[in-house]
Amino acid sequence: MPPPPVTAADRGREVRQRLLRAGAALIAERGWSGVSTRAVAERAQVGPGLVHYHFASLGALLTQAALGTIEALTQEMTAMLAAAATPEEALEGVLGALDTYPGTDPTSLLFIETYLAATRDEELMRGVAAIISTAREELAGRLDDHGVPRPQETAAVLLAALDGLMLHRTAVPEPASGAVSPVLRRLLTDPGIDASTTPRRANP
Amino acid sequence: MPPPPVTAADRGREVRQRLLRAGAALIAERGWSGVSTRAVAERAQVGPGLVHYHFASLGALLTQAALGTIEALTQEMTAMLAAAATPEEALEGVLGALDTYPGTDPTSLLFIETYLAATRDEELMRGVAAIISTAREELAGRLDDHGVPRPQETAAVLLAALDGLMLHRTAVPEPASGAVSPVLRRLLTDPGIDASTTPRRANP
DNA sequence: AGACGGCTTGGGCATACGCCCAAGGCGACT
DNA sequence: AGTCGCCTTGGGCGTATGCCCAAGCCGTCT
Repeated sequence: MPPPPVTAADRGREVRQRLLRAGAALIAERGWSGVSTRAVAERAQVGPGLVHYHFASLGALLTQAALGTIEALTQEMTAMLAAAATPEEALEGVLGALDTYPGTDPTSLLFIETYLAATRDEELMRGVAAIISTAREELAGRLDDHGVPRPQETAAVLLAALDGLMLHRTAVPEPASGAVSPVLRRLLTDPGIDASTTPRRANP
Repeated sequence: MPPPPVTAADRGREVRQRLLRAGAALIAERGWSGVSTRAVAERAQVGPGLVHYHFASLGALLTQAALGTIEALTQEMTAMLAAAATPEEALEGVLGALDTYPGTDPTSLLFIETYLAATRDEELMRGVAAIISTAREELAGRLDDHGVPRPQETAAVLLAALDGLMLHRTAVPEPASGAVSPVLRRLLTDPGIDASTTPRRANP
């Protein structure tokens, strides 16, 4: 067999990945604007000058690190939705995740930091919008399969509640831990009296 | 009548208020860690050294500015809830606010920036937790008047959805603007089949 | 009128930052 | 074996920051 040739470019790519992981971890720990080039290099165990060899700027590194992390997680969620045998099972997965989400884990903080940073960075904004829109479309499709009315708006509210709960759990403890999913599940039941505005589904 | 004596201490308090307002505005514009002492002083139209005369540190100024703004707004909300003639009217006000919330206004960004900064500042965390807990209790009380089941959890979800929608609207446009309140209103209707966990209200 | 005290100013110090650069290392091709 | 090219290093420059401080201003009280 051919011995695996570890070229310099290979090692370079590996170092590049270490830098991205270090950047993502530091965004969660210290906040987007609390990350410095030297801190990233130190955590990745490389020299301080390497950051600007692999990336045009610190902002470019953070953008790639954050978008990569967010995209991987949303794809994980949509894959879970697609793998579920029934729509009900898929939705149970989403609602169950809401109960177990700690809110103070690094991933949640990375999400929120990135949302906020995107407010002041147009390129980052486009990346975030694309990822979230895709996830929302996927979820809305599943909700429609389930027969939930207004799937688009319901998906938006569900995802917003997810991120909002992340945000709140960083500061305020839940009144009763693990008890929000029964509340949100009510969003998915058809009350049959939803005639306040123009309905998308015909009511026979 | 006695002429209003404008003492030096009065002018000092007025400047102090200007500094707090400038700090709050800059938190929303540039982010919590993007605010500098010189920027605050410039916006408040005072000398650069005045910040550390009125406040022990820049962090102390930002903490007071953010908590003051948040507390004023939540008190405004609870006052609106208390002033409503009927519980239904109060809830309509909350839900209507959801539809009109732009999400990109300075106040929304200030909220989210403060949540996030509180993650890394214990004193700020205590202040935020106290304010949000009070608002949630108030809202839960109104929900209970309305007969909504699980008022505590529902209030938590409503407030989380509010903040989450703020967060999302900064990045992703709503699929159909002004259409989330019918979805959330479904949270407040009793489906009557909520027997998945132990209910707080007896079901006769 | 003179002294006092709180308010305000602008500059200065030490530090940390982003980005750049000359020099070295090390494996892959001719 | 020699040359080349990519990767890596540590230091340096200019800038901005938080906090401090000596000096000045201006009403108030004795």
